[in-house]
This record gives sequence, structure tokens and C-alpha cells, in this order.
Amino acid sequence: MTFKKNIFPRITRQREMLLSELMSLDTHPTADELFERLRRRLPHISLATVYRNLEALAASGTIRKLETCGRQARYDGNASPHAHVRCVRCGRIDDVKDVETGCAGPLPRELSGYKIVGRHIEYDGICPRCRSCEKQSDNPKNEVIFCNRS
Amino acid sequence: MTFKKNIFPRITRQREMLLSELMSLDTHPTADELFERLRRRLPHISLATVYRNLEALAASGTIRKLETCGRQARYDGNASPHAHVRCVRCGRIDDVKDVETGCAGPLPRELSGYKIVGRHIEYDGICPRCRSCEKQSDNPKNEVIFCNRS
DNA sequence: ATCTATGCAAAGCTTTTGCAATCGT
DNA sequence: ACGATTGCAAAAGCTTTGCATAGAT
Repeated sequence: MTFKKNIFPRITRQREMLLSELMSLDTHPTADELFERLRRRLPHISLATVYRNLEALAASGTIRKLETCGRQARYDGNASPHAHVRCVRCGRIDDVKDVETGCAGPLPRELSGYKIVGRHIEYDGICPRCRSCEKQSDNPKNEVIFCNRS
Repeated sequence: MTFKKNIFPRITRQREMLLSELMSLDTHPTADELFERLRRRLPHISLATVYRNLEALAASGTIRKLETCGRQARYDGNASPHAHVRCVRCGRIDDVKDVETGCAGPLPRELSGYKIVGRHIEYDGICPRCRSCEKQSDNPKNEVIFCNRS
């Protein structure tokens, strides 16, 4: 599969299934969500294993780790550069399809004296599901409401 | 000062000094850094108070909470929209001065079905200080090195 | 006097780490 | 057989919370 031999000398069942699980999802799961899913087929898998492999996969560039989205990291099976939208109500994250967003283009070499190596663009918004359950009349204090997470 | 009365019915010494401390800094301190600084003048201040006030100030739009930078949140006394550069070596964060970055322009109304309310742009890079102490010969395994944090 | 805000300590949540056992090569 | 990888449990790091007290209005 997509394992670089120098970084991953051994292909374990856990590692294999973790990557394929993540690749098969178009959502952006947390480590814990992945852990719960894998558990169904690997009842003895450990959360530590999930974390260790996610870390290594992200470091090797196979997947992308999104730290840009609140306290809990999320992982993206699509490592190619693209922007995200995050729902400020429920925490859900989606890819931004078009980069009609005006923020494509090549990276600047340098900014504020930093040598630039990457860029993250995240939009904040309210997802379709939360929009539909968010009426001012129902939520006079404008409290944060969690609709069904997916 | 910049306190909205409905959100902050009372102005306490802790609250006042926290905000002025943050406003006076052009760095992007963590809650703990702020706590340590305030302690000098308010020896009995509690870290919980710092967190509670930072949270409220961010919610009221007076300051900006940057969760966009690894595990530990950082706070920005400048609430107006602007991009950041983060050093991947030492965690330091700076403002990006010019938005010659090609990513200015108005927000799209909607993306992927989300109603868009904000945008965060973060560049990853290597800060001047870390660039100077980063020589391949000194660091053959390309390990993450923490130069002096500021 | 009222009721918000504080300090302290404990709890919570996510992530990391040590170590012996296991498994891929 | 060798050593990378795992599982478990404990530790670590950051943040939040409960509760009695102090303090702003």
C-alpha cells in the first residue's frame, strides 16, 4: 500500500487497517473515532497504537493531521493541499471543493523573516445541518447547540 | 476600557490587568505565560481565573483565541482579522504583516453548503532564530530542535 | 445586600510514554 | 532470532469545574 519502507519497516494488521479505514472516510475523524471503528474488527487494538501510527503517517506525509480545529486533532486521509470548513456549532469539518476562494496560488518563499513551508486555510461557518436547526426564535440566547454529529 | 457591560457586569482587578497585559504584548502568549506575568503584580491570581477571562474575552470578540497552533491555545490581543506564521520548530507565532499573500479579499458567503462566518490563515515556517541554529550538519537526523523560545 | 467573580483543588480530556510481550521479516 | 510494534496502564499536559469565599455594584 502507501507505506514507505524506510519509515515503516513492518506492516502490521493494525497499521494496515488504520490507514485503509482513514482513506475510506471522507470525514475528518479524531483519533478516538478511528479507534472505535477499528475496534469492531480488531477488538484488542489500543488507542496508543492508533496515536502512534497516525503520528508516523502524518510525519511521512501520507495523511494530514489537522490541528487547526479546536482541542482535538483530526486526521485527513487526503494529504494533498486543500482548504477546510469547520462548523462552529458542531465541530464538523468538510473539504472546500473549489478554491474559488481566492487563496490558491503558490506559497510565498518568506514572510516576516520565516522560511515558509506550508499553509493552512480554514473557514469557519455553520454547516447545513446546524443551519436548519438554528432559528433565533428557538435559541434566544444564541447558545451553542449541537445538532446530531455525524 | 473595552469591556462590554452586558457580558462583563463587573470589572475586577484581575480582569482589567489580564486584558491590558495581553493588549500590551505583540507576542501571542499562552494562558500560562499570561498567568506567570500577572503573578508578578497579582501574586494570588489563579490560573483558572486567567482561563475563564480569556474564554469570555474571546467569546465577546475582544481578543482572539488561536487554537490553530498545536495543542496549547494562544491568545491574540488584536482581534481584527489577520494571518499568522507559526514556527514548526519552536511554536512561536508572529503576525503576517502584508497580506501580499494573495489571500485577502472578502469572505465567500457560502462554501460547501456552510454559511461562512470567518477565515483563519496560518502559514507554517521556520522562524529567523530557528533558521540560524538549524544546520543539517548539526542535526543529521533532522530532529525537532527548540531554540530559545521568547 | 446581591450575586458575579475569584482561588483552590480536584476532575476531565486528549495525548504521550515505559515496559514487557508479541509478531513481522 | 532480531528488533520493530503492540497493548496496557500510568503519566503528562492543558483546560475546565465545583464550591465556599471575597469583592464589585
